[in-house]
Amino acid sequence: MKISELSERTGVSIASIKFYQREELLPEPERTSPNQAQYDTQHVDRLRLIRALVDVGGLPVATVRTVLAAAESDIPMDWAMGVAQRAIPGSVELPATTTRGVSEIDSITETLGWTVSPDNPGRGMAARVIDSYVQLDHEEILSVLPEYARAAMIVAAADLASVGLQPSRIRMSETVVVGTVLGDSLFAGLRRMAQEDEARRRYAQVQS
Amino acid sequence: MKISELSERTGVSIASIKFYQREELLPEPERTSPNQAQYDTQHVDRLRLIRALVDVGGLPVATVRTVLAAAESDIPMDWAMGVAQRAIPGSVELPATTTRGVSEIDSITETLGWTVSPDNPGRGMAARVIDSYVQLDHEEILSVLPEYARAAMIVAAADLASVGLQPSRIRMSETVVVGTVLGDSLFAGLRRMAQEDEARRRYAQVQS
DNA sequence: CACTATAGACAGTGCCACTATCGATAGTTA
DNA sequence: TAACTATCGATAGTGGCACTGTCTATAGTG
Repeated sequence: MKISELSERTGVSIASIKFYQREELLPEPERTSPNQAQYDTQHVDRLRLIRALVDVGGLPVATVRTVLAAAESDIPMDWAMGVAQRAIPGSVELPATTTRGVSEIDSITETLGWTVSPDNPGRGMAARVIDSYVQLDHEEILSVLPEYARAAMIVAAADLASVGLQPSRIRMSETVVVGTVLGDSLFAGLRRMAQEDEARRRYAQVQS
Repeated sequence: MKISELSERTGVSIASIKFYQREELLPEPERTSPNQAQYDTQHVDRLRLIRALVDVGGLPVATVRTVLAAAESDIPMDWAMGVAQRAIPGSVELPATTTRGVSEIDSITETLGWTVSPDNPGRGMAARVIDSYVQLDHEEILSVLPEYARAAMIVAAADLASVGLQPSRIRMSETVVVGTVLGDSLFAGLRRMAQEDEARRRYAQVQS
């Protein structure tokens, strides 16, 4: 198919498709002559993936490139999760010194018997959040940590189970990438709904 | 205190403080003369809160303004959660037509017996994510939805409990706002750690 | 009375994600 | 085969965002 058809099918403007090509997010199309090229369903799928990561996941284009590269590489499954995670944002490294956040996170990790490598991006992310809370004088966060961790285990188990359902390595990688990025948004949405329900139960005035 | 001291204490540049004033994120300082003003600890706290929402929560400045306004308003507790949520990002409204995502979300809501208003921002957020998954031909997402929802209930219960611990209405509002924004990041971090642990258990090769 | 700090106004910067324009072809239709 | 539309690649421009720098007119300080 020609670029105009690719654009129509995906809803991405021709100018943006060209932009993604320059940024190397799209594989090269097949050239039939110096100024003609043929696109196929692989490009359609890729464009949809890009838009999902950008629009729903909120990733910057540069990160999408890294993530897509990780999804394509042929790595053993027990690494795939880490590779995808490390390609993704928020991968702030932890502060040089051991902060309150780091020690709180490490302590709960130990309590739960998790094995987590020191450079797991989530460790820095969570530690940073706790440091912020403490700075804001909202230490009550510490009381909810165990419940958050328990919920995280449930979600993680479901995540890995759905990866295990995939029929091919490529699908597995894609599932890891998509699941990591979109899963955050999905959970955030469900959390907001559950909050509303829980608030109704607690402050049980009848809503009009 | 003078602006230079405020800047030093918070690590926010004087130029940025002035910028936040223009954007009405900071309350007016007390004027002692046409070109002198006094700041106090309220400004220090507010600046820290702004930086947490911007740096850790990733909110744009315009959203921070809305969120802070919501945190200051004096609303009944059973609304506070919704008000904070609606002030916050990702509050994409749902597509005009009822999509697959909307019906999947509504169906699980019903199964769990949640009471969720139709304009809950999480509903649109979650529905959009599911639509993306389906478009990407990753329908396996549907199999993890119930587990995600179960985890969301745990987190929401913890969230509301920590709000209930607060001694004043103002603290409660702030807890809702901070908890909603930072909680997403905190959970995302814990999820990544739990994923690593779960991956190790499943693909149990010994890591070096 | 120097000298530094401050307030307020406003222009400028750097990054990002596109978007527009251009010249040189290539395909398509009358 | 001439006219017309589409495409390619390169490059420049746009708009939004979050600051950052500069300027003038004061105000406090040793």
